[in-house]
Amino acid sequence: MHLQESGEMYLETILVLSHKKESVRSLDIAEEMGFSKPSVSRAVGLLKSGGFIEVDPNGYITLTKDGKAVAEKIYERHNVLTEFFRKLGVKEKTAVDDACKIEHDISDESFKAIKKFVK
Amino acid sequence: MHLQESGEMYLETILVLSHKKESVRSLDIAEEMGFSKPSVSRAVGLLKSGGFIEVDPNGYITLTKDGKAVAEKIYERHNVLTEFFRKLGVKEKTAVDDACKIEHDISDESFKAIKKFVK
DNA sequence: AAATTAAGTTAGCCCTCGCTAACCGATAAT
DNA sequence: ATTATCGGTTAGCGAGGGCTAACTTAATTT
Repeated sequence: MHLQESGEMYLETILVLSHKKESVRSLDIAEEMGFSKPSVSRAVGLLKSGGFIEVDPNGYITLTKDGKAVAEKIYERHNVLTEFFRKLGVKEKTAVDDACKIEHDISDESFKAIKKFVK
Repeated sequence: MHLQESGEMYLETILVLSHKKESVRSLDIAEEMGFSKPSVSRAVGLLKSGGFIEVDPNGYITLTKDGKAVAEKIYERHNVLTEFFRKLGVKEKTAVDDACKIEHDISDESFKAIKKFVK
């Protein structure tokens, strides 16, 4: 099942939140991303039926193996790309914003090349 | 008036086609981009009412000053980003494809930094 | 003159992914 | 025992931007 940029952002956010909090619910995601509850509710439903997350009866959300793989991939891209822009002298906020945009678009091949360059 | 990625792609395509042919019609755009005639027809209508292109009574399309500015900006990004990926050792097709994706997303600041790096 | 082809438009569908309004059910507070 | 509040869902809208089918109109063929 192929994920849209939107789905990737949700998974990445869940990963980041799970580092900051012991539990992650839909509402946490909504706050973090600045989206409405219904938007998150639908996205969570889709990610769940896609097998990327699990939602327990209390509404606590965890990443499945698949979901975690996607989230970690995007998160790594986010960090490496941000570092890349920093290295080029781009100011912090722009570096993060741009990393966040292109982290979903770039091919594995180009990403690896940038990663190599950063190191 | 703010343009979506889609609008930018149309303008860039019109610029590229105008380098290859003496005249550009909707159908040329449709062939070049692999879109249907109605899709192009609508896009052309929007770009026209946005003041980015002009369409003469024979259906020949030209970029306005505004449209040309956008097209040339994106086209430059396309070339610089492609060159950037090439320099990192990415294979030609991937370089072009990735350039094409991120040319619309990246900030001016980051683009300038990459451009400087490429030179 | 009649028929075909070419270019463009109209109508209307589909998917993605935001949104608000309104509702439900389970705690929590008075 | 009511009433709030919290978390989540349902229903339905809107914008963006693809698509097909079918039509118009003008230019070519035959």
